[in-house]
Amino acid sequence: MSLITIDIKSRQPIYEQIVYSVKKLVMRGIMQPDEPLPSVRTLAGELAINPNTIQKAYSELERQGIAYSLPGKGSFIVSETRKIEEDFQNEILREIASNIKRAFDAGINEAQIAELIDSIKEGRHD
Amino acid sequence: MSLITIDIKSRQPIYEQIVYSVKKLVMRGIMQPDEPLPSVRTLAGELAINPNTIQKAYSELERQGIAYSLPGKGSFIVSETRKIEEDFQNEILREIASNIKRAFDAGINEAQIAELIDSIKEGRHD
Amino acid sequence: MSLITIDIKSRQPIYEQIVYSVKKLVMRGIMQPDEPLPSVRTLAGELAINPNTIQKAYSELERQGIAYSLPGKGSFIVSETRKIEEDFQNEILREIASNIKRAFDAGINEAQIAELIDSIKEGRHD
Amino acid sequence: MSLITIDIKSRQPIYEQIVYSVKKLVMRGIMQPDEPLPSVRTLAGELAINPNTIQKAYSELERQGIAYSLPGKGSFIVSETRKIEEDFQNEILREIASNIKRAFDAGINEAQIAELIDSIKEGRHD
DNA sequence: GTGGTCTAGACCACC
DNA sequence: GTGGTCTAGACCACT
Repeated sequence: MSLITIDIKSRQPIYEQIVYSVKKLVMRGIMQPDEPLPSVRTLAGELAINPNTIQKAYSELERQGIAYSLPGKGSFIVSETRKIEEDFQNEILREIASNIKRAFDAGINEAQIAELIDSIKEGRHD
Repeated sequence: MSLITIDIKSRQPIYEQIVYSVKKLVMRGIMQPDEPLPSVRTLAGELAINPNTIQKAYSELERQGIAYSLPGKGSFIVSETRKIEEDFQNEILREIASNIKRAFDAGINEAQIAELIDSIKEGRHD
Repeated sequence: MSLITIDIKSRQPIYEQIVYSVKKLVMRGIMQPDEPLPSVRTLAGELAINPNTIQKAYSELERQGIAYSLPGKGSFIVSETRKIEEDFQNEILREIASNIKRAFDAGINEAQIAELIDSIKEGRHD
Repeated sequence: MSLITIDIKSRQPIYEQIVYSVKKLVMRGIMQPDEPLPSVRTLAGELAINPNTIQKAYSELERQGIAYSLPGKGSFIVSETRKIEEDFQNEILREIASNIKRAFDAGINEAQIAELIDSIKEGRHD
C-alpha cells in the first residue's frame, strides 16, 4: 500500500495531487533518495485511477527534478533531495506572500494576521 | 473609463477576475451601495472582451449577493455591503490559515513568515 | 396620490405589476366603473418610472377589456366590471391548479395542503 | 435516451426546465446519489439544443447543491439528496401559500379551492 | 438603451 | 471521451 494519497472529489487535478503528495513525502524524509516510486500500474490500481494520470504525474516530477526514470526499471526519487526541500518551501512562501498582499489590499491589518498565526501554532485551527 | 481591471494573460478565468475586481472595489468603498455597475456592453467594449463573459461575471456577483440586476435598467451593487466586506476578509484569512499550516508542515518557522510579512509591508514584493 | 403601487426591485415587469394592481383595486370595488385612471404623466411622476411603462400597462388593461381610453381625455375603468372579477379569480385558480399538480408530482399529499390552507385561514402566514 | 425532458415551446428558459426536470427525477428517486448525469454533449444531442445551454443548467444544479462535476469525468448527483427533497417540497408549498393568500384576497372561498384540489386528484386537469 | 437567453463553433486541461 | 471558458452574433422583453 502506497503512502501517496489523493482526494478524488477535489477540483485540484489528480496528477497535481500526486506530485504534491510525493513532494511532501520526500520533504519529510519518508521517501529517501534513489528509492523507487510505486510502478505506474500498481499505483493506478491502488488509487483506482487511470494509469495515464499517474504517468503524467511522474513526468511532471521528472520535469521538476524530483524523480528520474530508468526505462524498463521504473521511476525513482533523485539522489539529491536537499534542493527539493528548498523549492517546496519557497513555493509555499510565494503563495503566502501573494495571500498576504491580497489581505493588505482587503484592509486586513498585520495584527489580525499575527493573531491568526498564533492560533495556528496553538493548534486551534486543526 | 471603468475601475474594473483584468489581466488578459492570466490563467485565471476572465469572469472570475471581474468578480474579484468588483469585490475589491466594493470592499474599499470605491463602489457604493446601489451604485450602478457599467453596462454589460459598455464594459465589454472597455475591456475588449465578449459581452457574454461580462454577463457571466455579473450573474456570479448576483449569485454571491454582491450585485442585483433590473432587466432593462442595469446592474447595481446591493444596498447592504457590510457583510460582503466581512465575508471577503474571512475568505482571505481562511486561505492564509491553510497555507500557513502547510508552511509549518514543511518545516518553515514563524520567523521566516514574519520576515516575509515585513518585506511585503515595505513593498519589496510589488 | 394614487392607490396603484409597485415594487421597483421585483423581477416582475413593472407594467405587469401595474396591471395587477389595477385589477385588484377594481375587484375590491376601490376603483369603480367609468372611473378615470391617473393620467400617464401623473402616475409616472408618482411612481418615479418611465411614462412609456405606464402607457404599456394601460394598453394591456385595454387589451384585457379592463379599461378603455378616450384620446385626449384619458383612460377609464370599463362600465361593466363583473367579468373582470371572474377572470381574475379564474386566473388565480389556474395558477393554484398548476402549483398543486406540481405538489402532487413532488410527493406532497393532500393532507399537507389542507393543513397549509388552514394555517393561512388563521393568519399564521401573515 | 435520457429521462430529462423539456418543452421547447415553453416561454420558461430551457436551462431552467432542465434544472427542474433533474430536481424532479432526484426527488422521485429515479436519479440516485452519485449517479452520473448524461454528458453535456450527449444530452445536447438528445434534446437537440446547444451544449452551452446544458452547461448552464448543470452549473445551476451545482450551484444549488444538487449536482457536482469532475472535469474530465462527468457530472453527478450529489451523495446526499435528502435535503434536496425537503427544499423542493418547501419551495412548492411556499408558492401555494402565496397563491392561496391571493385567492382569499380575491374573494375565492375555501370550498372552491377544495373542489379544485379534488378535480386535480381525479386527473380532470391533466 | 438595458439585461437574459440561446446558438454555433472554438480551444483548453484533464482523464 | 469529459467539463470549463470564451468568442461572435442573434433575438427577446423591458424601460
